[in-house]
Order: sequence, then structure tokens, then C-alpha cells
Amino acid sequence: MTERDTGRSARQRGPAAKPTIADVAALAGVSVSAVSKVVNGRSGISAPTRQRVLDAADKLRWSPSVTAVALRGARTRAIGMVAGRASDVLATDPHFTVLISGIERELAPVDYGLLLHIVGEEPGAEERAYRRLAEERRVDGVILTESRIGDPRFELLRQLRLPAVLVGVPWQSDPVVSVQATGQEAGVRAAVRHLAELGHRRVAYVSGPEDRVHSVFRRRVFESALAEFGLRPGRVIVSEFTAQGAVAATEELLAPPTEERPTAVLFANDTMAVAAMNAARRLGVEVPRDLSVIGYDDLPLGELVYPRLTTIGQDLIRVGRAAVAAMFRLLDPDRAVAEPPPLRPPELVVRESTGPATRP
Amino acid sequence: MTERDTGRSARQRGPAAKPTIADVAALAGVSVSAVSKVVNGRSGISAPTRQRVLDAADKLRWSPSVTAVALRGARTRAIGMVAGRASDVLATDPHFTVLISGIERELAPVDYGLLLHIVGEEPGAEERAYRRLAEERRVDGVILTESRIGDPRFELLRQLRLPAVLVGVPWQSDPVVSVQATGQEAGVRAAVRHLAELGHRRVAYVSGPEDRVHSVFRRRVFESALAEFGLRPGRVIVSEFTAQGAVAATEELLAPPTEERPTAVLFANDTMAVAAMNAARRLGVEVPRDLSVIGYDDLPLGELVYPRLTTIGQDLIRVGRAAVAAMFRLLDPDRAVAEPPPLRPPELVVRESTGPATRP
DNA sequence: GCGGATTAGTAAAACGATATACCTAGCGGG
DNA sequence: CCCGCTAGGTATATCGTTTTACTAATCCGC
Repeated sequence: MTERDTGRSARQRGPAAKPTIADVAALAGVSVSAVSKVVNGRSGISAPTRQRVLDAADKLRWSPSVTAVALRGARTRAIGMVAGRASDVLATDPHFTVLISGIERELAPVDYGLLLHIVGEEPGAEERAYRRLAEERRVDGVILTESRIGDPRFELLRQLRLPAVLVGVPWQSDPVVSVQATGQEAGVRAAVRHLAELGHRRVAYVSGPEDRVHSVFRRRVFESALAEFGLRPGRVIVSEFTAQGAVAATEELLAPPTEERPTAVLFANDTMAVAAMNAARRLGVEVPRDLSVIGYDDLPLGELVYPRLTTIGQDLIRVGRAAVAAMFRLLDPDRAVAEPPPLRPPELVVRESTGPATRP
Repeated sequence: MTERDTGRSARQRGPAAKPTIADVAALAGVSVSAVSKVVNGRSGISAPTRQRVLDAADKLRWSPSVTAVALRGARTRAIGMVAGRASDVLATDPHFTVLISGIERELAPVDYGLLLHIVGEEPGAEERAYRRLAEERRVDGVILTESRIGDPRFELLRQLRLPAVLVGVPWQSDPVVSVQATGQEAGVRAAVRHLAELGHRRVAYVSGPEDRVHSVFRRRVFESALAEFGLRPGRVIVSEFTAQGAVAATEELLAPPTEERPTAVLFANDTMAVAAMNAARRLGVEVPRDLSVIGYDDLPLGELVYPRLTTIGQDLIRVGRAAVAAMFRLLDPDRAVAEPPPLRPPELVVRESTGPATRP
């Protein structure tokens, strides 16, 4: 008796109401479970029936309710991202935004959403956010950035059984799927080489906070590259990822005695480098004549400033896209997702903020 | 028979499973419905019972499953935002990011999430995104930006019964709750006045696309302010909100004959203004000596460039927060949310990119 | 031509909450 | 003494899916 009334036809509800699986089943003249099997690709439905169901779904413009599916414990069609930074830092550094753009670019075509949680830096806030995300099944997985040394998030996420993809350099033992170009060291190494070739002998590095894995990683690369290209060990200043931090670091580096000033400085990101160029100019130090400056990230900002910024470029948009691809593979290992092209290692983009050393 | 087994106690499921309302009910020795009444503040539960339930919920660290509640048709504890821009534009202009930071600042403390959908500019993409959001009850409401002339989104959202808050200037008849400072015209007016006082006589305006309500609004203010301060009508160039657009506009404005060049230009946003300063410099025009430049938004970027940017500041963080406050009032008119302090009108922030006119 | 394995499909029980309808005890009024 | 009302609950249908268990029909080998 397939024509039996399902007891809940569309006309009994508001006209704007979304059609349900029952409506589709009624129209196709099959049971609700048959429809479910069809849309989930389960076996046990003949080709003609399958086609009838598909047609009916199409005609009613029906798609399964994400909420109901989520309640059942299956996919929520959303990916989470928790940023554990004060929100104003986020606003200043476009790094995140670019990454998010890349992520969205991959998410949008398949109708996935990005659930963003910006929590402050208070201890426990981040953990709470992940717990909620997991317990409430709001997302299928999370994308993390900026692995910290001894990062507790991975263990937490494992406990919560929340699939996670890390963007960037993982800590030695982080048990996590991570997305990054091979040859991460290429960028900083090329930068040091570039400076060495320009005749610079005193090169400094302004690093980010040293609890970040990538801060430490890049610093190490910096130090070994100096040695490799025959330069003396350079000064390293650890700073916050802020313009203020960069300004303070610059002032420290440019303080007398003049002959100990570095002639070139690498910064942990573009925002810092740009802020530093300004600070230098205010101190009467001209870039690149008196000081060469190199940033990291190759954000659009670098093209907008004067002099245009020489920087180490990584294709953050592509990194974001790769992260999503990795997430999808993690969520559904069977469905063969097209393997994305490998990420290109970071490379030096030479613009105007570096020039020949004018002092020994 | 309150001790009756609920048939689904915690120990029967995985140890990491979230407790359900049934677990709480069992622990408190009441029915499931009693717990529901307590957490939803309905009447019919005595004070001692209520306390027992609250204690039990606390002990089990239980909170209602958002998914289940959403399926029932109540709150989802998430706000949506659909950005109908190509994702790379989003990445370049931090305007959105700052706004989102403000929104999150208000959302995070009450455990609301922000569901971001960045869709391309193809026609219909945005509409589809809103439909999905509404049909699938993924969000309680949406925050919109950049009202367009004859904007179809508001009618759509009304049909979908999706509460909406608009950030910025609404079109005359847009039936929507909007958040903006009173006295929007103050910014551009102050900028023109500032330039007039510096002796500028030929002032140009580089506007954004004219389908945006705020583009047209600001342009009108610009034109009437010129008249008000005794200046001749100035050239207006309509451009995309991109660095490239700004560069092209600048080249057009600075083209010979030299004596017709404007001595000051206002831009629709900071990114454009900064790009323009660079373009001018490449043409041998020095800012502010030969050309004064004013931006709009007062993004952190303005402090980082040289010369530091004079701009029209609006507190986007606060605007974002106000939008969320308005949304909460819309969702729950009864619960008296503390009325936020009124938004301050945009005001001129004078830095280094404006100076006295050196040509008549 | 018959038993056992497939195939194609259905009915019904979850998932976790909320709301409606119902129940019971106690109390006051006529 | 009985009726009706209220306070304080409880049982159950519902939201829209997926999944498990089940049934009916067909096919295959012997």
C-alpha cells in the first residue's frame, strides 16, 4: 500500500515550509526509508525506483535537513575554527582573513559552512569552545592554526573525537593531520641568501612569541642559514605579533652605537615589517638605503606600502584550500577526493624594501 | 515511581557521551518534562524541585543539545553572515574582518557562534545561501552589510522569516533593523572642511560602486559639502573597492594637464587611499606636498604606512557589537538587554597624508 | 519443483529536546 | 459530601532524518 497517506502532507503546513523526506516519499510512491537509502547511496533500491525518488526530490527541491541529520549523529556540513586570539589582533593581521578566504573558497561550492569562534586568550576559553563544538555536534571537524609547543589542543580533540586539521608546522609529536608545503625552510633560507648576496653582514631577526612552533622553527632556520652563507650570528628579538611589538623591536635594534646596527632585518610577518619600516623612517633610517627589511606571508598589504615590501610568500589561499581538502579526506576516506596539487614551498618575493648594504 | 529506569542511562553509552536530559531527570528524580520546564523557565515546578533539577544539571555539566533544540524549531545559538564578494576582495580589505571581530566580541561571551558563508558574486548564489540558512534553521538571524540600491535581500529574508540586522546606511524603504551612528554625514563633511581650511580648491572623490547605498550617500554628502565650504564641484570617479581600481582612478586624476589636477582626493576606503598614495608617488607626486589624501574606515593599516593616513574613522568594532545587540533585541524583545551606548558618528582623524595646498 | 540465498523494499526505533494533553492530590465552597 | 479548581507534576507526540530488523518476492542449483 504505497499510496497510504503519510499523515503529514505539505498542504497541512505553512506554504513556505520546507518539504520533508515524507513528501518526497509520497510523491515517488515509496517508503521514507527508500528515499533515505537513495540519497545516502545505500544498496537495495532498484535503478527505476532510484530514479523516481531522485526525480521527486528534484521536483520538490528537497534536500535533507541538516539539523535532523546532525541529531542523528551524521554530518553537520559545517567546519569549525577557533581563534584563540584577542579579537583586535585578528583585526590587525590579515593573515587569518586570507586563510579563511581560502577555506571558504573550498567550502562554499559544496554548501559547507564555516563556524567561527573567536575566543579571548583567557585560559580555558579555547578548550571550552572546542568542547561545545564537539558535544553539540555543531561541526564535522575543526581547522587549527599556529601549533604551540606542547599544544594541548590535539589531545583534547582526540578525546572529543573531533577530526582536526592543522595548518602549518606541527610540533614533533603532535598526532594530527597537518597541511603545509614541503621545504618550509626554503623561504627564510632564500631571504638570508638574498641579503648575503647584497653584501649584508649584520642581519637581525624579529621573531614571534616562542611558544609558537613556527616561530622557533623559523628562528632555527635563520640561524643555520646565517652560518651557511658565512654570516656571523645575528641578533634575535622576540616580540608579540603586533605592530607595537615590531616598533619596539626596531627601536631596540637601531639604538646606538650606530656601528652595531644591523643593516637588514627579517620579521615574522608582513604587518610587523611594515610597521618597522615606518618606525625606522621616523628614526631617520631610510629603507632600503640604510636598512633592508623582509616580511613574511606576502599579504596584499606589501604591495600597497612604500617602499613595496620584499617578503617571503606563502600562498595562504591555497593553504586554506588544502586544509579543507585534507579535512574532507579525513571525514570520508572512501570518497576519492581529487588529490590537490602539492603546496609550493614559501619563496622569496623581492620588491623594493631590500637593497645593497651601504655600510660594512 | 520516580526511580523507574529511564532505559537509557549514561553507563549504557560510551563514557565520553554527552549527558542527556534523561540523565539529569533520573539524577534529580523527576520526569524529563520537569527538567525541560526548569531550564526554560516555565511555570509549574516548585522551588525545591527546581533546585534539585538545577543541581543535577550542574553536577552532570549538562546543557541542552543545540541540535535537538534546533530540530524542535527553537534557538540554534548561531548568527549567520553571508558575504557576497569574491573571497580575494574580502582578503584584501580588512573592513569585514574588523566588523567580524566586533561581532564575535559580543557573541562569544554568550556562547553564540558565527556561521560565515562567503559566496561568490554569481547571481543567485547569495540568495541560495540565505535560503539554506533559513530552511535548515542553522542560524537564528543574519547580519548584513552594504545595502545595495533596491536591495532584494530584505524582501527575501522577510519571506524566509529570518531576522536580519543591517550594518550601515539602509536604502530609503528597506524594511530592516539597521545599525548605524546618527550623523553619518559628519565624516565626509569634516574632511571637506579640513581640506578647504588647508586652502585646497580642487578636491576630487573616488567613490565605490554606485549600486551601494553608502557610495551614493557619501558622494552626495561630498558634493553638498563642497558647495557648503565654497568650493567648486569636484571630479568624481567611480571605482571598484580594490587597490587596482584606486590606482587607475589616481592615474586618471593626475593625468595632464597638470593645472587641472586635483590637490586633494577623498577615497571610499583606506585600502584604496593607501594604494593611491603609492601610485601618486610613482608618478612623482608627493603626498602630502603635492596631493592630500583622505581615506575612510580608520583601519590599523592607516597607522602603518608612510605618510600615515588621514582618514574618516568609524568604530567598526563597536558597530559590530551594536549589530549583535540589535539582533538579540530582535530575537528576544522581552529579555531586557542593556541598551548599548549610542554609536559615535564618523569623525576625521588627521594624520600625515593631508597638508596645505601648495598650488592654487 | 523445492530449500536457501538474494534482492527490493517496508515498518519502527532511535537521536535529544519541547509542548501539549493528561493525571493526581489537596483544598475551598456550596 | 461532592464538585471544581489549582499546583505540581507525568506521559507522549513531535521535529526530520537514519538505521536496524524484518518481510515478500525472485532466483539459483540440484
